[in-house]
Amino acid sequence: MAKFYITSAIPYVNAQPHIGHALEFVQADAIARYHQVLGDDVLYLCGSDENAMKNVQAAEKEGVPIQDFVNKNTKLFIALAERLNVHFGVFQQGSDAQHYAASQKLWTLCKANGDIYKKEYSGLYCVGCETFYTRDELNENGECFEHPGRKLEEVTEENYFFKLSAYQEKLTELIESDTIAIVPTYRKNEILAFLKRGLNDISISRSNERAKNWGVPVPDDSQQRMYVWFDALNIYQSGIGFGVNEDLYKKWWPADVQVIGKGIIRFHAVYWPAFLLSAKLALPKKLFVHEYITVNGQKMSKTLGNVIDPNMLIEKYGADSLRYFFLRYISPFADGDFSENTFVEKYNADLANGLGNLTARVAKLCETESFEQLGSKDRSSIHLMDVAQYDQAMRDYKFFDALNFVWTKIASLDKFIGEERPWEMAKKGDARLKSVLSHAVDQIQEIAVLLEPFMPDTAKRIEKQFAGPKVNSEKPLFPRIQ
RNA sequence: GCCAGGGUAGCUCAAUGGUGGAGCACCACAUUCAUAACGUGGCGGUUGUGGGUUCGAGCCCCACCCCUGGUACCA
Repeated sequence: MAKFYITSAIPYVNAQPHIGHALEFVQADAIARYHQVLGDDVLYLCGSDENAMKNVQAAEKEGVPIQDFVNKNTKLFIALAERLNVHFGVFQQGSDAQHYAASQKLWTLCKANGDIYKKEYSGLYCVGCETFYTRDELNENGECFEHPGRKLEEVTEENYFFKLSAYQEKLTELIESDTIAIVPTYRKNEILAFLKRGLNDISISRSNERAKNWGVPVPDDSQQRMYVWFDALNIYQSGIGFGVNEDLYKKWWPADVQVIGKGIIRFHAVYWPAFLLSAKLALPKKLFVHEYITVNGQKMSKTLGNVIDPNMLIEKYGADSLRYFFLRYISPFADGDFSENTFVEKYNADLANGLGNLTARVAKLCETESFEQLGSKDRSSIHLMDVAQYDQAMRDYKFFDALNFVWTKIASLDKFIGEERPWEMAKKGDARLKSVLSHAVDQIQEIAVLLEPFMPDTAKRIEKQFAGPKVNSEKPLFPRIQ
């Protein structure tokens, strides 16, 4: 049994999860569940980046201790995943002791390799925000947007730096050769172009003062804390026991695929493998970069007030419906739009009229005719199906193609029933009735297995209903929405 | 500005240089086992704009317009 270790990005928990987080969770979960169906030993890890200054600032605003603040928000992310039927094998918080130990180990290894050194860093510091800004993050007057009218100070601080520049060639080679595969190709090209322009060393620490004593302490220097990306990326390792439980770590690392949004590709495709190379650790095999979701054609933003709470959608329409819409109609390879109108339209067309109606249709026919299915299919029968197209789609993360394949099966079964007219066979006592129903039940069982990665609850319900020998009619899976 | 991806039916997307397709929505017909569901047919496009190459361009070349992302020591 092959192991399969998948991660999704570590969100900042300075605010509630939105629909974009839900999308990424669902994509990663579908991949994880697909590998489960294939029989792999699967682990899906997610975690929370809790050491960022944004968390500290948000906590101060609410007047809550930082740890309480991140704990509260982290729970919201975990709760959302649960409601989405997304199964995290591990959820690693960035503020816990295991993560601290693991990150200090990573630091020590990089330092031993000679890649960490001290250097003076000076930048524009906003006293109001208590953070550094670069020129292009400021308004036309060179002031930050939060505190217009207040001049920024040129502050100099001694920090630790990582020799990212030393890894330019090696990274180019690894990415070009797909040793670290980046999907899709245009993202790979983007990173190669970035590498070509040359790498500078990066700051990986800040003073306790500036960090407000929050974050992972730098080993052997009580005055500095790690700067977020260095430790945040390491959540992928700390959650599986790096530096703490070596057997567990050896079992899972390296990641087979890391799922991220396009906005953080550089950290994952350049910084992260560089840290690992420095520490002489194995590299992730693949990076799957998805695009973003817009709402009614507009970018999500608090100012526009169009942030959609996925919890509301789940409550209203069910988790599997939302998972279905995300995976079939939001392409991972292009920005996709979410609107509740379209969602309801697809729900009715595909789930109520398609999948839901078909299962009700066949179940009722079986019930009325007291049909008994002999030799029920089990999960292993998926290997006997003609699903090459589906498999290829899943390997390419083309969830929409895989679902198209399933819905083609649904349509052809509907057509088959319409042509055979089993309800007439029953009246005439036609002996072919049994074989027609048997075929229909077989097909529905196959469809259920194919749906497991996408709609786990629904798949289970269908599998149970059609397990046989007797098949009974049940409540509609997806009641039509008027 | 520069780099990359995209612009095809009302919507979401397909189309090795060879008669521009599918699903949804809409309309009609047929049907009744099923959630007013299913099936059949129809409506629907100067492929962002203007040039060029070619026997032939959605696809290749040039120019321009629009959308998205990146342009780093920033989460």
